[in-house]
Amino acid sequence: MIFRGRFEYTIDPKGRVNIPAPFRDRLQESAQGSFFLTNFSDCLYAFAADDWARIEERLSRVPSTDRKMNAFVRFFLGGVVEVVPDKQGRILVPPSLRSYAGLEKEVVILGMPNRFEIWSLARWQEEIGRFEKEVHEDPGLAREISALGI
Amino acid sequence: MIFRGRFEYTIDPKGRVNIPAPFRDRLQESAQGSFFLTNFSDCLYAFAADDWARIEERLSRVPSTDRKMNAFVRFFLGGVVEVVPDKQGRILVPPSLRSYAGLEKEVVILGMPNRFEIWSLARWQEEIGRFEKEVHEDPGLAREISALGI
DNA sequence: GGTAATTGTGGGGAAAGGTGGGTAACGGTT
DNA sequence: AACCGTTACCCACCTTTCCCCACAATTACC
Repeated sequence: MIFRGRFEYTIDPKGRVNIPAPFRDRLQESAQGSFFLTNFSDCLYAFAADDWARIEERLSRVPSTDRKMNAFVRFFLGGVVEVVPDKQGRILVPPSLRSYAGLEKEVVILGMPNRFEIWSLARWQEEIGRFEKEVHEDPGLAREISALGI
Repeated sequence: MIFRGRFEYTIDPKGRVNIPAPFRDRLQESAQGSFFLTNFSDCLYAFAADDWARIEERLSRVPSTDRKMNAFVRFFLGGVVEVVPDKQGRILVPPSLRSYAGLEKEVVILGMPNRFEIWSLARWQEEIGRFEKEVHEDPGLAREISALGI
């Protein structure tokens, strides 16, 4: 499932964040509005139930002898929670995820293919800043982008 | 049985640790809430009754002539205890397991496929630190992760 | 442009979850 | 048989989470 757009919200003292209405509508179609939230690359990844099921399937096939990949599973699966927006469309972000992603006040939610992401506003701005710098300095990156037909 | 999420607790002076409520619920479905706890890879592994039965089945097929594997069985099966959470949802971790996993105060419980794990907070942070370093330095690992469809 | 619906934010109260401690049963040892 | 340390079970408190309701702001629609 693909998600589109960028949304800014504030996380309240209780740790609740609003989920964009269009995303909620899309999630309603598949599961009963629930989705899965986990930690990755300095932000939170959110997956629709059936996309997450596919991922879990693959995670459970990782051999327990593969030390590095096991560490990844500990991190990724260990981070996950199933969440359901309340009647106002918010979810409660567990303390562990809140601190991982550095969510304190201003929050950005981004659509992505197969998922959406929850960022602290400050971190997301840094990330974008880095990208803009690189796209100017790295001709290879620019070529890769134009290869997408953009 | 798959377990999801990360939970932080404190182990009290009596050696009791809380078990995450969602895990307790899942364990209730199969056995009467009991599970099996043993020592492995610097932490404690916890298995639901039927998953553990499968493991014992395989352990009992290890030929007694296989010296190395026998050492493993001694270690793994020798460490195991069956535990049942009390009315408050805690278990008593036997001293031998407590010292093996270095559990003193702060404890992390992690969901994994087929089991959950009990870590000392400090050790788990080291483990995660190592992983994050490797994922940045090792492009092969990053590729393996993205191959999971993430 | 005015009205209605939707969306986002804040807060209160009830329920659940987690922590600490007391006391009685148990088991092993002298 | 008495003693000591450990375990099991119980109760009480505090914090967090869940589920409401209310209001402000924005958007959609006539």
